Amino acid sequence: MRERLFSALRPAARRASFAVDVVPFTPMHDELAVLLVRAMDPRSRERWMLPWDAPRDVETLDEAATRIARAALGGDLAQLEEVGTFGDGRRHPGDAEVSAAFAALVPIGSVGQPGVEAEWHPMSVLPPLAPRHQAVVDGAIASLRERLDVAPIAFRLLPPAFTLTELQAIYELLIGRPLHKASFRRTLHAATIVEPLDEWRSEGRGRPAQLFRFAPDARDDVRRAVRFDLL
Amino acid sequence: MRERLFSALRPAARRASFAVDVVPFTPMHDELAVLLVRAMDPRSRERWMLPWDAPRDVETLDEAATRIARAALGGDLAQLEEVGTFGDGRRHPGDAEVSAAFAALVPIGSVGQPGVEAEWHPMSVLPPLAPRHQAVVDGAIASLRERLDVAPIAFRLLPPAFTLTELQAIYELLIGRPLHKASFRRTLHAATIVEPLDEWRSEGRGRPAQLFRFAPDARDDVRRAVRFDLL
DNA sequence: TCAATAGTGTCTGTTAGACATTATGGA
DNA sequence: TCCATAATGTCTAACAGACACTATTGA
Repeated sequence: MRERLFSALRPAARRASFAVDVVPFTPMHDELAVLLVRAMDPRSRERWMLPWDAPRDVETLDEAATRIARAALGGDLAQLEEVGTFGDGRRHPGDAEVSAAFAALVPIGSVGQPGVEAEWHPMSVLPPLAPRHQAVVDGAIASLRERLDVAPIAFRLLPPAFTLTELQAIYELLIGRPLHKASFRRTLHAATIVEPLDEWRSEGRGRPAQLFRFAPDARDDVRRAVRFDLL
Repeated sequence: MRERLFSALRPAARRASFAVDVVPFTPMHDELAVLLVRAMDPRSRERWMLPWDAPRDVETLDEAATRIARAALGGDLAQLEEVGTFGDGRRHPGDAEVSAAFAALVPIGSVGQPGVEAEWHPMSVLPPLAPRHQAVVDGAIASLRERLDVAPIAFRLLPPAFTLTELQAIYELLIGRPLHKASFRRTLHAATIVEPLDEWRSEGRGRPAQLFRFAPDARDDVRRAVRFDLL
């Protein structure tokens, strides 16, 4: 009897229609922009969607996301961040039941010619998307904000050499509020995650800014205090 | 030509074998325990796996995870937390190409009779699992630790009424290091996320402890400072 | 010389962590 | 009365944020 009960509960993997959705982000005009590709509309109205595809056989999810990002970006390199899984019944452009979502972080300025039929859209004026893709974009932003302090998100949106003012601008853009300059730099140096280069950049008037590179030091055990940031 | 290029890139959702894996957690003997179900082994050796199944038609991922958790827990209620997607080629007990993983948080002491062929295993002596399931367990723990300050993880591992000593023990168990009592309580009260009840509990000798409940106040905008906790 | 931006020194209020002390029950 | 646990007050060092100041370039 126990055997029968168990075999009634025995699970089996079902084949579900599955897609990998990629959200390519890059800073543009003091806000984030998302790369969208043109979707074919039966009535030939203009429609947009996130780059996506199904993983091929013997391809891991990361590999699939890398391939999809590369195709949409026209070969540009991007760092991937896992965002999550979406299978809540909302409509997907390819009617996938389940999506695995990845954010692709593209360094500012590195944007060349996007892939075929792809264009960057600033977050503030995103065209209408399929409900699933809208949820993926929202989830991706939220995920980046949440992990900003434990993953090098901001650094992936900058070229290898950057000024501290640029770095601060990226943080402000992601956090959505201005940061205190002196305090930002103090904290940054205390954490020893940037290294000054012997190089300066002059941008119009004003004192030239020193360039830095991301160089996280072997963590000096940062016993972070317990925080409560719930609801 | 442009049209042909685009249609060559046109994506299509593939049907991939897909599973929802659930990691039920509960505190037990000062560490976390995971609920595993007995797997059938051809040679009838003892094998264990996480509760899992494929989502049914017109069932969202959350609904599927809820159903799977309930079946394994024997009806006990549990709060779900999304963990992530796993599709890295590692072997899954049902050979699913892709897993969506959920943690199920079961309040301490609320554990009744688990479902058919299910048993709680302390994290320190987990039996061997399929590689995919081992990765899911590791990922689930890491995800809980990471989100401890932004999601009410610790509170979901406690009954509705608890003492502050119990709450601290849960945090210590998840963080993996002892916390300072006075400081813990100060921070807790400052964040106004617990509310004292007019109820006390005496446990052996010593002064009885006041009971509290989780009651997050309308956030008093906690402008958290920028932190760098990378690598 | 002025304007603009980079970068820093000082002060202050907040708070995490250490320590000590009081409070309140059971054995 | 002693002991164990709860709960809190005080001190200090660390640090975030405000402010003002210096530094260095182009116009």
